[in-house]
Amino acid sequence: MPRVRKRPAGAARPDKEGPAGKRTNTEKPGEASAKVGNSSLQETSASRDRGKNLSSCWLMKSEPESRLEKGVDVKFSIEDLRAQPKQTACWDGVRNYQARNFLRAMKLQEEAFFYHSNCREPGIAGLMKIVKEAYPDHTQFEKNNPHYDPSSKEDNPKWSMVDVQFVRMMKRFIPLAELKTHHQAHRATGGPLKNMALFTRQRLSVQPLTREEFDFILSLEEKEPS
DNA sequence: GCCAACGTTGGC
DNA sequence: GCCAACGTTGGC
Repeated sequence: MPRVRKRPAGAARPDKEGPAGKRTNTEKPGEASAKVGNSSLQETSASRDRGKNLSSCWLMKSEPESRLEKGVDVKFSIEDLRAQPKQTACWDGVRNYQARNFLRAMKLQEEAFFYHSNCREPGIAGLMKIVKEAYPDHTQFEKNNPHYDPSSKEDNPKWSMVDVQFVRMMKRFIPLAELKTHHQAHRATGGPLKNMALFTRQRLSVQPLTREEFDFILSLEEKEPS
C-alpha cells in the first residue's frame, strides 16, 4: 500500500480542498507512534536538528517507470512533474504514518530532492520545493484509486499531501550507488552522510535531510561521478 | 500488548 | 523476478 506514487492524473488541484486551516490534530492512538520527533525517529540526524526554526530539507521518492497498481499506472518522474501546469503537482498516495508526518512538517519554500526509485537507475534526479503545506489527500476517498483507504473518514482524514513545484534538474544525476559509497565511507570517517535516512530508514518514502547532508549532495553535482 | 503471519518497498 | 527489510494486522 504505502507506495509513494504520484499520478499525472492526480495533478495539483490546489484549491479543491476548501479551507486549508483544517489541519486535524486529533490522531487515533495507533497513529501517535509515528509522530515527527518521537523516539522512533530519533536516529536520523535530520530529525534531531529540526524544531529550532531551521528550515528543513527533504527527499521524496517516486517511481519514474511505468508500473500498474490495481490497474493504474503509478509512474511519476521528475519529467512528469516538470510537464505539469505551473510545474506543480500534489504529492498524493503516501500511506505510511512516518512519511505522512514528515509531509505535515513541511513548510512553504522548503526544498526537496526528487528521488527516482524502483527503476533501472535509482537516484536523485532533481530539486523541487514545497508550494502548499499539508492538506487532505483526496485519493484516500476515491474507490477506484490504488491508494483508496476505506478506513479513512471525510470528517477526519488520515492521509495528507503537499504540493510541490519543480525547481531544476540536478546538474548531473546522482545515483544511489554513489550516495551509498559516500554513506559507507562517512560511517567510518564521521562525514556528512553517515546517518542519511535513505540508508538508515530504508523504506521511508518521505524523509528529512540535514542541511549538511543536503549541501554535501549538492556539492557532488560539481564532481565527476565516483 | 505480544508476536507470527502477511504485505509492501525497492535494490539488485 | 528474487528476496531482505520492515511496517501492519489480527489472534490470542
